[in-house]
Amino acid sequence: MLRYVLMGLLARGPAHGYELRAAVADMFGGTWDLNVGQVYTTLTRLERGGLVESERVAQDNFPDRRVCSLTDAGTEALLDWLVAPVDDMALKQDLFGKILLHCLLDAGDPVAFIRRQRQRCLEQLAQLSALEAHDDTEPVTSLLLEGAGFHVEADLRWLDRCEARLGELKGAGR
Amino acid sequence: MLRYVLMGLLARGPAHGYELRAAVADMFGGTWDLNVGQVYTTLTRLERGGLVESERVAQDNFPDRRVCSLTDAGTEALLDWLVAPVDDMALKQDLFGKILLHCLLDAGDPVAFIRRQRQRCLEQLAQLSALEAHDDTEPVTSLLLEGAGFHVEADLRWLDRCEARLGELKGAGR
DNA sequence: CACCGCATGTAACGTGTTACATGATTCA
DNA sequence: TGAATCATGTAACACGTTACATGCGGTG
Repeated sequence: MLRYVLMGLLARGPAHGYELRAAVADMFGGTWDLNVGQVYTTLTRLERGGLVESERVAQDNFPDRRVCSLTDAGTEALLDWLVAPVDDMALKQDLFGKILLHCLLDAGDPVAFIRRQRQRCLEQLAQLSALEAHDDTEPVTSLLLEGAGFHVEADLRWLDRCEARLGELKGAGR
Repeated sequence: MLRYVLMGLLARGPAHGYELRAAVADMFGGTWDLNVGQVYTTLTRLERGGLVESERVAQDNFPDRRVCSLTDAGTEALLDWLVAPVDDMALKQDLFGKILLHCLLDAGDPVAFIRRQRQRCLEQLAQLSALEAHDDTEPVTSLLLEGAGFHVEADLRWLDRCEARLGELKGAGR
């Protein structure tokens, strides 16, 4: 994923790692806590694969920059990725796994877990609203936050279903 | 994630890799296409970490089995994981990234992408219904499928918003 | 005979992620 | 003086994922 985000940002023009990190933070409204080191590792790997090339640029009073740009192969790979619809229902999410195991194991207290998780979801919604309320939130970013909100709401509705279902199962003698 | 699923299954009693693979497939209603090899690699890694221990058991007419069981440390790690609410709004999903880049870049055709993706989502919903209709679907699994459905529906609603928003942005002179 | 099911595993690679090291400048 | 910003990078590990190798037994 990060590969493509970086390639996408480079498609707007050459940039160096430090700059890209800021661009990513910006694009994701600060919700992606990205370690700078990871940008460099990813960039290096992309360069190794011939998707990105770089050039050192000296500066006065500041360290050299390594300015990266997309190669033709990189552009092609990016467009291929962009065009292809996402085909992954994300069934391997932690939340799913946790609930399933809670049900299968009867270890711990499933209902208590659901309550805690619901609480967390509400906090997440509040967090998202707070982020959206910032003045400097670009329209694209607010779109993202909205999408995240939809997912959290889906989780909330699902948690309700889970709790109801647990009741049914227990009621049915199990 | 797989670590914990395997540990969870082992919490029900000792088992060997091949068996665990089937149990995972069962638990996820066949939606997790898990390579057997991965089970063994994960199991090995768990053993290295002292969370799982194994014992070879000979069989007539069949290869030896390596029967694994959870250690005390493993049980503890599992419970810790199970109890903790999930705190990850999954903003790094491919779908989000793709839409954001489509908007930022004006490369390709965002609207066409949205249409394709919507189509794919509808297919996914159909797939989920089909799985849910199976006779041998356990209640827990159908719960999972329902959850996945909620997420896909959230995606669909979000795609609508994205398309509308794109219209607004273009209309406003961009 | 060919294939499937049973059952194990390893080598290899891709990606995420962090902790750490370096060194200059600017500002309080 | 100490901290923050600018800017680079590496070593190391965890995890996902696949392709491949092995070998027996039963079924068509």
